[in-house]
Amino acid sequence: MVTRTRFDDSECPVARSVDAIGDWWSLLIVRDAFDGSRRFGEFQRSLGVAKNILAARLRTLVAGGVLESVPASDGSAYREYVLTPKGKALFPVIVALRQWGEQNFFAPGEPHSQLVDRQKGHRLRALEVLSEDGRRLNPDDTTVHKISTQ
Amino acid sequence: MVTRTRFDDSECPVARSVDAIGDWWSLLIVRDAFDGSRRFGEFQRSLGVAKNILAARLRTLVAGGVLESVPASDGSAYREYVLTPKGKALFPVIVALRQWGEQNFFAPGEPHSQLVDRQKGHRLRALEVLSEDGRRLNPDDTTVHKISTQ
DNA sequence: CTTCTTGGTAGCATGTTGCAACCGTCGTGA
DNA sequence: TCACGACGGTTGCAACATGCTACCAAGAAG
Repeated sequence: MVTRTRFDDSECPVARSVDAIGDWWSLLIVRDAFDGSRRFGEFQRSLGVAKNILAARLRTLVAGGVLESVPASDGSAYREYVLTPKGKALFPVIVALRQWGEQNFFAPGEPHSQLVDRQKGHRLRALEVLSEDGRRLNPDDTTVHKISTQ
Repeated sequence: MVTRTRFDDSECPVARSVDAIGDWWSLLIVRDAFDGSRRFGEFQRSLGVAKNILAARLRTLVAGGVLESVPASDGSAYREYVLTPKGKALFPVIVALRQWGEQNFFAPGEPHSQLVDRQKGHRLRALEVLSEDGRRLNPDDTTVHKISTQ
């Protein structure tokens, strides 16, 4: 984990997000949560991560309000980890990473898992960064105002 | 750093992306690159990261094709690190993280750096995940097909 | 020529990760 | 109701990665 107090640039929302998620394992946990995983064992089998690491990450994610620990939905006495609204708001982040991976790390036609529209079974549209009035923006079309009072 | 060979679920584009970026420092380096940083010293001052770590991350990012090491644009003999097209394609990822951070980790009115449309100076529109036919999709409206031949 | 800046590397203390072993609770079949 | 396996962890330890400081070589400035 990145040492937390090193971020003196913490007025940057990207840095705070990165800090809140914690590490890459946590992001893959969130991905699996979007994918339907709920139980400790499900995450563990899916990720192959050591149990102590997984336990620590789940604690961090719960403490950070990304996941919530709730009684199991199947009536058993075990607990489940589900996304909070804040966690669900990470959806565009996961989708963006997925699309970047698809476009850059797979040969044409190479099989990979795919996120589809449940209703029609189609692929998703590529994410677009838009201006307030709807123009499509490239990185060069934007600039960062260092500090702003919202 | 997450042990690389642990990803037996590497058919997932999210996992490959995560693996390619390497760690959180690398993502903040990329953020700074979008923000205009080009020189070793610029990244170092901005991030406050140890120089050996920064040097290692820059090597990794160059090796991964996210950054490119080019002769300095100001005519000096030093090198600069600039985003490749693949690196620029991370733009939606950074924007998504930024928007998530803005919405979840700042009190209303709390000052923070802000990404704006260079032409008009306006804030950006929130990213939306859309279906192929343009419907707005929430996490629950999508599902993952485990393997697909594109 | 000297001094500062840039862009690193080397060594070492510390923190984090991964692995394996262990353990209490829960569920379930007999 | 009892045994046995699955679930959901915790603990201890070895290995590795990180961060800090010191150091250094080459380039720029004067």
